Amino acid sequence: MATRPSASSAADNLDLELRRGVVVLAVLSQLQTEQYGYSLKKALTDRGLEIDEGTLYPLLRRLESQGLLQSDWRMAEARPRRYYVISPEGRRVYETLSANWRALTRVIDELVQPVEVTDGTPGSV
Amino acid sequence: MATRPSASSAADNLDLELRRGVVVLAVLSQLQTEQYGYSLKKALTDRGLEIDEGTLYPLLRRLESQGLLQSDWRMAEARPRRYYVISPEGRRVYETLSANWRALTRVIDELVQPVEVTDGTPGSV
DNA sequence: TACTATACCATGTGTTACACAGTAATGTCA
DNA sequence: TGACATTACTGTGTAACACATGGTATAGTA
Repeated sequence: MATRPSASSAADNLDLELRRGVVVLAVLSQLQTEQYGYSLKKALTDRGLEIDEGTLYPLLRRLESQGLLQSDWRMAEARPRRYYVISPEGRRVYETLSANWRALTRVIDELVQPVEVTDGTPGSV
Repeated sequence: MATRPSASSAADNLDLELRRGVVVLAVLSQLQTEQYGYSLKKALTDRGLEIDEGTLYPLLRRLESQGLLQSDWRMAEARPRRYYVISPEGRRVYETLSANWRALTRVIDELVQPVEVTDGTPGSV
């Protein structure tokens, strides 16, 4: 524990905060089609969104307890798996939430927009 | 307090979570030019980002204590105002953070993207 | 056969930021 | 004079996340 304690730690922290809440959106988007936790984790990782198991599993339970997801255990497969799928209510919330997300990104992109070129690197998105 | 306690409250809550961390980005973006808390609040509201004073003021203090902002009191004006401006360190963090933001939106937009056509509207991005 | 890695699920603890609800004081305008 | 806007602050509760840890069962390997 040495090496710039303030800079990276502050930035890291802010970065974490940035991802907060977004995971829910990602999960709901993926659970339009049935999936179990572990496979969902892999799917999200593949698409560029890392998520810890200790975050994902409680999240799934929570969303189910809020009525946004439905789950059932499948024992007949290679392993017992808990499959989740979005509920009708979840679909409604997802619509609202993704609309809010779009609105939010529009606002923030507007604010952050004026980026100056940092160096000579071409800004290839 | 009646009317669907679960549905709206869950969505509201998730919406709040969505905005989390984003406020920091907005604040840093606006404090490229000096500003005091109250005016910052108004500016953000004007641009579509509501922020409670009880959120903003502690946030400003926090960012200053992390070295991302600098502040000084102006007593010569109509009222005593605490002006904030981004610091060099803050600028660096802001660059990183906004890059992360762009990466995040890219990922999420990709996930959320496949929206079913609501009606007959052509899916123009 | 024994060993190990991977698949799969879960919980508990600490940290952190936010919303909300207050407190307080001074300036502006009717 | 009174009401409202301006400007700043703090404290309390809540909620979600990261991280660490525990656990079982299957697949693969030596």
